[in-house]
Amino acid sequence: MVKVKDLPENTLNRLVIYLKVLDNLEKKRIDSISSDELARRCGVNSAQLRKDLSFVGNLGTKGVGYSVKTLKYHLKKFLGRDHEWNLVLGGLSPLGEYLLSNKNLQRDGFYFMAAFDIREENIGKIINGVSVYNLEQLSYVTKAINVDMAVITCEETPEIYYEAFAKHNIKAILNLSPLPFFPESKEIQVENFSFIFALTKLSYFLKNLKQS
Amino acid sequence: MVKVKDLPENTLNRLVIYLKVLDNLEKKRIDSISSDELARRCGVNSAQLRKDLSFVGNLGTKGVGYSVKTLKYHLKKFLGRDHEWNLVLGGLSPLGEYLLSNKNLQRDGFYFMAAFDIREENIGKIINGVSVYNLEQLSYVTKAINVDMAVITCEETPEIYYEAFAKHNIKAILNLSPLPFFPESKEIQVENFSFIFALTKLSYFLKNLKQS
DNA sequence: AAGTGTGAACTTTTTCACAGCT
DNA sequence: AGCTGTGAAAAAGTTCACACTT
Repeated sequence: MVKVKDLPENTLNRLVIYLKVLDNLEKKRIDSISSDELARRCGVNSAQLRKDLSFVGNLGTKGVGYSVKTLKYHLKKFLGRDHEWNLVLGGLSPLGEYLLSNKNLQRDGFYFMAAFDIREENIGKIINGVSVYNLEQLSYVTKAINVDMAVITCEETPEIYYEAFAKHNIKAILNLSPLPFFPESKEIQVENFSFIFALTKLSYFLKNLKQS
Repeated sequence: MVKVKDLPENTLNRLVIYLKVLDNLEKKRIDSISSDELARRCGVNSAQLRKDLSFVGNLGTKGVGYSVKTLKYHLKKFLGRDHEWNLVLGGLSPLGEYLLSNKNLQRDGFYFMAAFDIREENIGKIINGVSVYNLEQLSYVTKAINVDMAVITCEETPEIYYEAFAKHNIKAILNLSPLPFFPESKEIQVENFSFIFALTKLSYFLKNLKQS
């Protein structure tokens, strides 16, 4: 078996951006675009964009450029966005409630099937059609439906949810709690994000701007 | 003037993680830690951690390790988190309302001073003590108070807010709208994030997991 | 003529491995 | 003896520049 060189993390980040920007171009009824122009709109240079796209396939036409529709189609497929995914939520914070109520996620193929919490007063609530169960009932839910991903939105102790989800064979986790964590196993993928992270990067930038 | 080698983006990302993990260690009353152990908790290897910290200073003690408290102190200072920042919000979506109501941001030194929208029905609302103004009134606010950062949480057309903020000399922007954008000028720093981005990275991971 | 796809050159980042301090 | 800080080596990622296709 030939070992295919795997996708660099930053290339993945950029491909996700290209997809979103293409989606927007399609809405604006733009049919065709060059790597130069698309790169400009994505904040990268065109050689980078072409190299990134070469991981996906030969999608352009020499001398012409890219078809917005075709490129979007192949990117979606490459990124696993050509079909729907089932999600569960762990930790019913205000952020969790926001996500359960957010219709945009469904429009992009991400469906919350159930939510879990450990606080008795939350169990049994129904938010935008999604029921909140006790975390101990996770086995029943994973037996009944196929769960692809979990989103953790608790405000503390994300480990409790992480361990339960990992034990039930959920391999992809978006951790939006304030505390990042990192799986031992490479079988499980965790994306950590918090608003404080993003704001801290900006505070670093501003501090250095003022000094120079 | 000697050009100091500037901080790689990924190093910055990791420093932000180290800070948060140290914060948690301090809460757990752990006084001292080795690079090996801290690296493990941050999902990196210890050489990487030590190299990253060398951008901040000589903060450890050979043969001993790092003082949690001291390291946290220096990291906070290095990242510009040793004082408070004034924020404004653009686009009063449910996500925007969530952020305005979120007390954790204040605890970490990020204060929303005002919010802006372009829809008449939202103007004049007060959310968690923060008033919503018409975007056209931005000049009055920026004259009255020093605005450091802006957070865009509209559900479409982020450019409208971006242009207004840039024109009023706001240099750091967190864009949480679905559409990423990239400033022409390097004087302005934009962080783009959306939940769909993060979930798409997970969908790519799952797609490839299943194939192998 | 225009613009992609890609080896090769270059640059940056990561990891290694050990001198040096406690 | 133990663990940091850091040059040097290795690996990875980016940019260049041009052959090639439409």
